Amino acid sequence: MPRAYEPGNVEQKWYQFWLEKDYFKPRIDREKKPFVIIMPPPNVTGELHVGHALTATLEDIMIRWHRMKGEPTLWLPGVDHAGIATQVVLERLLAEEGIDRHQLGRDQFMQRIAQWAENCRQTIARQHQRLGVSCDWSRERFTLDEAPSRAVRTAFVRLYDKGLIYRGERIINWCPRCATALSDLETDHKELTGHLYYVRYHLADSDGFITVATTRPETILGDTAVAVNPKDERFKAMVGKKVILPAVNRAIPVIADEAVDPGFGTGAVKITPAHDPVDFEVAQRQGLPLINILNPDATMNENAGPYAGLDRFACRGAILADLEKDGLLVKVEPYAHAVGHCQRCQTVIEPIASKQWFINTKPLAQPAIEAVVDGRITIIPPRFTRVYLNWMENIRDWCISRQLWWGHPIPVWYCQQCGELTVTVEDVKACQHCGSASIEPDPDVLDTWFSSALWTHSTLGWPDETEDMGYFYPTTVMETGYDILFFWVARMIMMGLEDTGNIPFHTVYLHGLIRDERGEKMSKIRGNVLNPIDTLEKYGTDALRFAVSTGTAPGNDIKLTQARLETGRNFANKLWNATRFVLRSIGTDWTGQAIQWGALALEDRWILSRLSRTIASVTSLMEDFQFGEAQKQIYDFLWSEFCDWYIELAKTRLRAATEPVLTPLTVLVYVLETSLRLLHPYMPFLTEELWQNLKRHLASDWPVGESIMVAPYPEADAQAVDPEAERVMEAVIEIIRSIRNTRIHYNVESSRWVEAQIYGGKLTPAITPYSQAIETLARARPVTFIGNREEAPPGENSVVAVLKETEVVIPMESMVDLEGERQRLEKEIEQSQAEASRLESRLNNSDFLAKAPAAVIGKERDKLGIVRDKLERLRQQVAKF
RNA sequence: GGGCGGUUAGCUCAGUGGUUAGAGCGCUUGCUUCACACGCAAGAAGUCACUGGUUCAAGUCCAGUACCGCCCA
Repeated sequence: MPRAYEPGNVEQKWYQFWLEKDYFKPRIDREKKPFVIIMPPPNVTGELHVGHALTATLEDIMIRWHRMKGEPTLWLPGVDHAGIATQVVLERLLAEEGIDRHQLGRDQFMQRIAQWAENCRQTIARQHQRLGVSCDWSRERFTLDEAPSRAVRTAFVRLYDKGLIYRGERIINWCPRCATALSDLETDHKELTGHLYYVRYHLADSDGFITVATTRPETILGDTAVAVNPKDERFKAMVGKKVILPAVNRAIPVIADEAVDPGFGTGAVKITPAHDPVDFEVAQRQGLPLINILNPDATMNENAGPYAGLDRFACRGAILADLEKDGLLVKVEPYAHAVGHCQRCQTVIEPIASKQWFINTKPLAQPAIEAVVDGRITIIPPRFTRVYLNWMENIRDWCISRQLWWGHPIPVWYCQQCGELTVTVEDVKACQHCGSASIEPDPDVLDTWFSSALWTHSTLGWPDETEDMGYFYPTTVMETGYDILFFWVARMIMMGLEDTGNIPFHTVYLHGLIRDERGEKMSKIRGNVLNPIDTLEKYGTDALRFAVSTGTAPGNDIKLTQARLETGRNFANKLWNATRFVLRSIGTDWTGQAIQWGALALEDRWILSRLSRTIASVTSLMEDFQFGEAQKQIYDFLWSEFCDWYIELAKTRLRAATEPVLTPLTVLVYVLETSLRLLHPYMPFLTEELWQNLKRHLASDWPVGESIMVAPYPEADAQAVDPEAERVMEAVIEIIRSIRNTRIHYNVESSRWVEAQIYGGKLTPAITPYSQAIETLARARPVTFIGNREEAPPGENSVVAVLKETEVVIPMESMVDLEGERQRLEKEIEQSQAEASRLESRLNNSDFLAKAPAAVIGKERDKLGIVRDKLERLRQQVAKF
């Protein structure tokens, strides 16, 4: 084995091996409950980013863990056609060639985009494989594939038949660049500093005027009324009169409506029903006409009179100039307000009254609320439950039609003859109502999130009653970022319940967002995206997985720094070298042995005890979805206990002059092999490589399978827990550390041996066998043990380290810093005194004695005893100065 | 306007009422020790944002304040 772990050499080899062995595919077993994750499908807009790496890592951790536990485990991968996002990408590519999609034509464009999507799909799969994901590739789905498409149509037709999908004219968010309607969620609101323009409207048949305030003066052209609050005394006389619209000289009424805020502007507002959601509602109530003044590309249309053809912002300038000229612009104030932007292209959106398809969401939301309230679905971390419920309870109808080419066509045909709609799953040639063949298909496609909402069941074969659907649905965990809780998770719950009558998943696990070193969200626009493939090639896949998941808490954002990646790489290398050490120690002629539980060295019992505790803790953390903490505990155990102490102690046994009675090899191999299995879900490549190396060196009857990924996950052995061994080892470690500490404190040369007398108290018999280890690890010789402190009082020129239950005396002829030593002891006395006082006051507190559990009281008493004893010994020591 | 989160070592963060609050990185010092310098050893470093409360016991629970960030409208 090379001196350092070289991930590049092993990763692809093992991924191919796993694929060939077909480990990723679940075996359906009716007797067992499956563990199922449907992967959030990445968009076919390009390549994976580190956010996907986080998703892939967390899901792979869960999947590998449950697979090792012997559960039939399905992880279903897929990709999303991402309607607008992908079309935007393609249009940009075309723009570089100097053409637009209309010049190319719908068929040609669809061919180009389909080719692009196919390439992306392959890239994404390849990149996922580099990340080590153990998903079932044979079940991979694409949203536009035949089966998911049929699910989309079926769901649409069912909702239409139930009256939950309707077509109507409403105010929608229009992106002029994408030339499509958007849902509210696809509109980002940004606070912008604009202006509030006060414009004077003259009365039609008398002298006065009324002044209104607006941020969008170009919409004056679409005004059909001026409104005031009915309670507003200032305008009582105006209601019912007519005013003349500037610029177009149209007469419009002054009306009264509750929706008007008397505190805004002058208290009188212009009503533009075709271009403002509130005004639209006012118009509905008051029976006002709608006048649309915009073309789809946000130039002014024929209703704009003299301004027709101008861009919306040019028009704004032109109107302001004309108003100014006519003396109708009263004043201009700076004004901050939220302006909607297209989430995909950042163009300022226009609210426009438009005929679109909508889902009536309230009836779907109710069961989705109940499923979470009654606990059938759990959201982790729990704080997002309220966020979810708040959104669900205030849900608004969902605009699902998009004026795009790339997506699922809306399965509706309009009859030219009878005017009726035909809404069916299968394509039709004739109207279902009158039989006429002159029917036109709806030109639009569905919102991508409509198909995503079906993803948990459409991927499993719904609407057919497939074997997969029957066995794997409802799925177990939906793992994704909290940023798409509404977009996706909430809608999946609604549609899952609606289509199947059952929840789509039991648990929602929401992870945080990955941010860069400065804490900023990664985005292409900022140019701070980290390419996961470059990263894994530099540090190794397991290091990348470690970096995004270790020590993180659910729902919290993660700052991905170089330091984190290095820590992961270093840990992989540490484990690599620990294994190298074990293998070298095994040699070639060692035959595996089972652990002789009755005849173990104390440090063997200690490490086995610590291993068992670690397994128990890790398992309980994982059951609680705390993977970041679980991985940290495995890291700490392997590095700080196994490598730092057990291996170092094992060396002293292996190198002892006389053949040791008990070889540490059995325990070394056992702990290492078990730990590798414990770690495998987190760092699959490294653990497989090391495990296979280990396997090659072990006797052929060693009970191992052909791969670590199908080996059983470790289970904690309560019998192995050994508090006495832990207590003694703790004392040994403390002794070694205190000698090392003293050496450095007195600048002892590293090659020089120091003498150490150890007062072990009650622990003396247990500690005595460690003299060899203490010699080697602390470079102390000779090491002598004293059972009774009075036996050999330390001389004048010696340092005494007073430890928890023991003491170490080091004679130091060269010691000069007596005063420093005295101060150190006094500081320690002070600390111990404070601790003793705390404990005493607690133990003198009758409330504590009455109310705390007996075990806690006992523990506190023991502590006080130990501290008092230590204090006494410290005082004796300081008295010598 | 409504809601959520954060505030813990120089930096980035864990910490799920019960030792004297931890890790990684950084810093200081010393080590080419036969698994590992991607390493070993030792060390310095904290008013757990602030105020009050609950509790035998609070970084942890409750209420409020300040600042930072996010979501929704």
